[in-house]
Amino acid sequence: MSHADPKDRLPLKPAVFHILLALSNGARHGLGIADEVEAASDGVLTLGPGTLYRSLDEMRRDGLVERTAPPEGEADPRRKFYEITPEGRRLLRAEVTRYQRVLDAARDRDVVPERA
Amino acid sequence: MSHADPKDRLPLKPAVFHILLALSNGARHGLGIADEVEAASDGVLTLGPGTLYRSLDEMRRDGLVERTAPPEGEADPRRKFYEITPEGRRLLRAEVTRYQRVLDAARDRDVVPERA
DNA sequence: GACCTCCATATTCAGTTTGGATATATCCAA
DNA sequence: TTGGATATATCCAAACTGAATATGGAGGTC
Repeated sequence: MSHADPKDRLPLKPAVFHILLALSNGARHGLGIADEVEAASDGVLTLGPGTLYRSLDEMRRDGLVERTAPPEGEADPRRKFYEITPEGRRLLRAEVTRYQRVLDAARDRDVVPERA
Repeated sequence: MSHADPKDRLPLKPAVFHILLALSNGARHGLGIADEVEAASDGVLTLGPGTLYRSLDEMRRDGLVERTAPPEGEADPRRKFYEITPEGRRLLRAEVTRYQRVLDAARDRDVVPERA
């Protein structure tokens, strides 16, 4: 068996977590991922190019993402597109679930005024 | 003015974030915080002593936590107790809110099967 | 076509952040 | 009183990250 339990691979590195989140919405190319991460966090999070391309390499080696063909109508041939794999989605789901539990506990302590 | 907008201080370092979360439930001493963080994450997150005491020092300097008296009936005089300050709670709330938005977006993409 | 600017990937390097090892002292139980 | 567990604290190497830099090609303008 090779990692039957996703929990053994948690916690995800913050960069990996946010890249997976961005890709969960559909395939994207490198810089498109960085833009998505920044937008999804209201500009609070940024992803430097070093972290970005290094993380993508690692994640590909680990089977979390795959290279995929550019979408229909894509003009720029330089862009390399990535999509999340079933394994990546499984891991992302585990991390989201875990994190949501932490935030739920915080809400129960009235850290935030109310539930969204 | 000294940091009117909490957003300027986001994102919190992961360690600081989780320490604030642990303290949002009430005052705790150093190792008690580490235990709380580990328990709240189902054993996924750990806090090494280096990160723990270094973070507490920084957070005290930044006004996020304060030393406080041991609770009634506390036997061990070695324990140093900390409580979250209003400023710390303000910052924690901002970070929780931001993070919840990210998770909400993930849920809308069916990353997780359903809402808790 | 020549030029210029912007975009995209990629690598390098230095700074930040972290965990583990180590140190010191004290508490508690046998 | 002896030993093991607990608690704070410091140090160091490893992990992780962002910014600077490099390279090359795309697309627009004249």
